[in-house]
Parts: sequence; structure tokens; C-alpha cells
Amino acid sequence: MSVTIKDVAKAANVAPSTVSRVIADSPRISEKTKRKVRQVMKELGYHPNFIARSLASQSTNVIGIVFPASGNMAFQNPFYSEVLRGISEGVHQKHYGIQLTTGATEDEIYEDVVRMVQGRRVDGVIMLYSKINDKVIRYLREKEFPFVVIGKPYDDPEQITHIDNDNITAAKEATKHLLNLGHRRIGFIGGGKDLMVTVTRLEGYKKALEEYNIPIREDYIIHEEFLLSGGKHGVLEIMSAKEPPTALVVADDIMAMGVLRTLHLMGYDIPNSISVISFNNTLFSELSSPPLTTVDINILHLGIEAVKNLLAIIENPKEPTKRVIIPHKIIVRSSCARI
Amino acid sequence: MSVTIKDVAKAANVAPSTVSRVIADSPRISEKTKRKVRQVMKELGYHPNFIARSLASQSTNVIGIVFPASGNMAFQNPFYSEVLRGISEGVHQKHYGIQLTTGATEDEIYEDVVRMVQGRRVDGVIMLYSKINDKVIRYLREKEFPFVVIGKPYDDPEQITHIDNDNITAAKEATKHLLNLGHRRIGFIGGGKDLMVTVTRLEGYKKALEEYNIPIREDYIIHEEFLLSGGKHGVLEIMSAKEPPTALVVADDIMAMGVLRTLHLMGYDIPNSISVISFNNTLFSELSSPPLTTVDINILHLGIEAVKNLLAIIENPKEPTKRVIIPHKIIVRSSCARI
DNA sequence: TTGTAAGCGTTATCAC
DNA sequence: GTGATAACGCTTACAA
Repeated sequence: MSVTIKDVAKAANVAPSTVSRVIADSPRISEKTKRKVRQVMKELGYHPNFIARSLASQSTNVIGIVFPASGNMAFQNPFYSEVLRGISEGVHQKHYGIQLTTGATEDEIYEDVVRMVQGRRVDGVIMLYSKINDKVIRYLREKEFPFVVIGKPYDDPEQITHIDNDNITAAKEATKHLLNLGHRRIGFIGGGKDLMVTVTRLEGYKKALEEYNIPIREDYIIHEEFLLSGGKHGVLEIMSAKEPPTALVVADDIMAMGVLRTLHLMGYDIPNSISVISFNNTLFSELSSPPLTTVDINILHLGIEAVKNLLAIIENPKEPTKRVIIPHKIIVRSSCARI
Repeated sequence: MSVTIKDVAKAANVAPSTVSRVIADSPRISEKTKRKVRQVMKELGYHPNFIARSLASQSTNVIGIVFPASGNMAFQNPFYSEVLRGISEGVHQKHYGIQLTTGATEDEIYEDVVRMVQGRRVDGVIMLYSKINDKVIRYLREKEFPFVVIGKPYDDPEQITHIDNDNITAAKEATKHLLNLGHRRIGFIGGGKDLMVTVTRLEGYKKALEEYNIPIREDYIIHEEFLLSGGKHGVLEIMSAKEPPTALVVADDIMAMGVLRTLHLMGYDIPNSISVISFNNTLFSELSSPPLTTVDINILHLGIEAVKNLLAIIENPKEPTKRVIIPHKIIVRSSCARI
């Protein structure tokens, strides 16, 4: 039906292999032949069949993107749109395509990845999350399939190329920001305990308190989902302590939106009766009232670097393992005040 | 390297074609053979190579998603995350994969689509936007390639299967909502003039005014980008009219966020000194202050229906053209008041 | 019910 | 420099 390499070969009076070489711009073909063949390709409206090429060359020029499994509500979080934007940018110049997992549960996503990998649909994979004991990662490592993770891998981080922020330091700085404003009763609201971002940000929070010789209180540490509702539940719980905190470190912007709103409903005035600092600097933090003081983690670059490093691995499987740290920066807005 | 259909055939003492038939669950194979072959597949850890299958069967089980070209800032708008969620949901059960365009400009996206289509990488395409004189649509129609559009096609809408809201009626109702609250000076802030959502929503706005015998004022109609900044510019312009409007119809939530914020900075009190109604009912509208009265267009179902209809076309190219209208509903919050 | 063999459209390995 | 020809891993007539 559609025009193939053979049609071009016939019309140009050369062999199919020659046409293939012209496509690959092989230096072993004379300029004259190249010109002729290209001319014919244009006339006939030839476009290479990538599927056939993939089968023959054992590579697809497509990379797979693995989303986390929060009932697919993950999409709600602008973090993913933004990181996808970065990935698109990185991938586009290199003429790679991207394919997404579509599963909603952990098992479905695992199946998606297996299908992508075993089905030879992709040349490599970018993991958009990192959690403790993840079977997807285990699988990818077993297969020795090219992949990078955005975030800090739980097992053997020195053996897995990953793109991350220094979340421990970032959280430490965020907490110190509060400390420096005079707060001493500071709470932490994070996502699931098994998510590495939560783990590392919690660690930074604890370190800051330790530096100030402030004892860690378990009732000041709450884990909820990275959703609006998670923020709501978290704040209800944490503020029911006998001595409620005067400031909150919230591990995610969207969660912080829930926190802000609930606090407001409870009658708190932000930042005067309670301060809130959060993470990610997505559009939400700019738009909330009051605008959120938040840690900008440069999501776009997480995506861009992920692609860059994954492609390096794909092109050279012996590429040494790397850890890339994207710088962060506290963006001071109006959700924190001196106590 | 990895286990193929031949390995399975050998191990199970059958022909490759038999294995192939077992995979396809052909009724012409005895249960006994099926059991045996499946057993061997499990033992050997066989997984079909989709690329090879695609080449042989001339179908990929992948659909392409085409994003609009607003310098890729489109991702900023939760509309796309949400519609993608719907698409994922629809696609997943059918075991289809999704591939995204990654281009940022109109030309890049066009190239992406051509590569997807000519490269036989996808079986069909979902357009996530609709604009006047779009070369992507023209190309898809020329090729007679399966596609559906989310939104109303500009040319020959009766010849293109599309999933849409009744945006004219929706905008009419939104405007009447304002009219019923006593407003008579009502402005419209929409996206680019070439976007069909803008065109249809503007039309609905005009119709409502006409019904109330209110003359259309050109200085009350503004076109800006569907971005935060678009809302800001739009409101600055519209409020500089000699007789500024007392109410605004804004064609998009995120734009409305910009409108709200700018209005606030200008000293307006919403909804008491000016009312705002918008569209889409994304998370933003719930979180803004005041919460936005907005038209819920059921984005999730736009995505789900798009997939359903596209798959129908892929499976049966003779499938009649359809127009699917997803119901809308005004969600009353706190951004509109009686004048 | 199962096997044989010819594609699917490329790339890659030999020759010449 | 260019041309045959054999993969790549599967599907699908056509035979048996």
C-alpha cells in the first residue's frame, strides 16, 4: 500500500540496501547516488517504516515513562505535567518518542512496564517516582534494561543512575527558615512513608531540629497522600495535638493547598497565627492565598536531565552510573512569619 | 537473546504458527495443545515481541496523542492532565499504549504526527485541541488515517468524529447566570481567536446577550492566551473601558485565576464589586479565593469517549462519523453576586 | 487440528 | 561504492 524502500530502489535503479544506506547517510555512498535517491524519495513521498526499522535494528527510539500508582490521581499533581514537559523537551531534539504507562494500580503499572520492556516497545525507561521496595525497579535491574529514576532509589542508589534534588538539605533549609523566624514547635506533613521524597524530606526536617536541640515529637509528624485531601487530613490530625505546632513543613505544594484551606476554615490566620512552608514551587504555590513560601526544585530540569542521562545509557550501556543533583532554592512568599 | 516464539515451539514440540495461534487464543487449537504451549511459555518466560507483531499484523496497539502548540506551556493547564487521565483509563483495559507528541511549535507537532503516522508507530490519533485551519487535521484526513478530535472541528464537523461539549449552550447558560443576577455590562475574556473553544464559547456569550437585547460591545471582548498571564492582560485591557463591565465570562479556569488575582490587585472585591464565571472546573477553580463559579465540562469523560470512539474506528474503518456531546453543568461557588 | 512457508519493511553481513 | 541475501520475530494463507 504505502511506498517502501523497495519502491524507491526500483525507481532509482539501485538496490534496497543502497537506499537504506542513503537514509542512514552512510559515508560509503557517493554524493551522486545520494542525491538521486533522495530525489526519488521525495517524488514518491517515501517515509521510513519505524516498526520495520525497529525490528531489524533492535531499537525503537522510544522511551517509556513510568507514573506512580495513586489511583491515577497522580496526574492531579502539576509535578508530573512539569516533569513531562522537561522530558518532552529533552527527547524531542533527539527524535525520540515517549510512551506512557496507563495503569492505575501498582500491579497494572508493573504489567505496563513488563509489556513495554519485553515487548521491545521502548529502548529505556524513566521512573517518575521512587519508593521503598519497588518491584518495577527490581524488574528493570534484573533485566539490566536501561533506566533512570527521578528521585533517590531506595536500594543501592550508587548503582542506579538517578536525577534528584538534595532533598535532605532542602528540607533542612526549609525547616531552618522556620527556626530562624523563631518557631520551635514545627510539624511535618509528608506523603506516604514508602516514598523516598517523604523519607528524605523528613530526614532533613529532623536534622534541622536536632541542630537546634529540639526534640523530635512523633505527634508532629504526619503521613498522608500527596493530594488536597491528604493536606486536609494531615492538618486536622496535627493540630489536634495538645500543644499544636506554630509552623508546618509540608512536603508538597498541592498538599499544602489543602493544609492552607483547612487551616483557614479552622480559623487560623496564615501567616500570623501559623506559618507554612512547602515544596515544589508549582503554579499552585504562586496562586494560593496567601502565596506559599516554597522550595523550588526545578522540576523542568529533573526531566531534561533524566532524558539526557537515559539516552547516554542507551547509546552506551557501559556508561558509568551517575547521580545528578538539581539545585533547589527557597522562594519566599507570604506564608511564613516571625513568631 | 531473548526467548522467541520459535524457542517455545521447539520446546513444546509444535510449529511456531501453533504457538502464534495459542497466543491469539485461536479456537482452532485444541485445549490440550493450548495448555501445553502455555505451560512452556511460562517456563521459558516467553513474552511476545510487539514490534515483530506490529510489523506482521500492520497494527501497533498504540494510539498517538496530539498536544496543542502553546510553546508547550499547554501542560500548565490541568485540562490536559485530566483528559490524559481519561484517555489512560479508556486505553488501559483494551491493552493499548499511548504515545505523545513532544514538539513545542506548530511545525514540530506536525512533524511529530507525520512521523507517528507514516512511521506506522500508531494505529490512530486523538487530537487534544481544535483550531481553525489546522494542518494536522488536514493531513490526517488526506491520509484517511483514523483519528478523533476533542473539541469541535473547524472544517466539515459532520465528517469528523469528535467529542465535545455543547460549548455554545454552556457559554449561553454561563452568561445567563450573570444576566439573572442582574448584570448588564458583561465582558468576555477568551483564548486565541483561532481556537474553536473560544469561538464557540464566544458565540454562546453573544447569543445570551442577544436574547436579552443587550448590544454586543467589541471593547468587552478580549482574546488572550489560555494562561495565567493571559488572564492578567485580558483583565487589564477590559477594565480600562470607559464603562468597565460588572461581570466577566472567562473561557478557562487558569486564565480566570489570572483574572481574579489581577482584579484583586486592582482593588476590586470579588464578587461584590465584580463577578466572574469561568469554564472547566479544574482543581484551580475549587482552590481560588474566592472559589470560582465555573462550568464543569467533565474533562475525564471527554478523554474516555475519545478513546472509545477512536478504537471503534480503528477496528472498523467504515464506522460512521459520530459527534459525541459530553454534558456540562454550572458549579456555583462564590465568585458571582447579584448586582 | 496442526504444519509449512511466504511475507511485513527494514538493517546488516557478506561479497564483488 | 554497490548489490544480494539473510536475519529481525511474528502473522497468516495454504496445505496436509
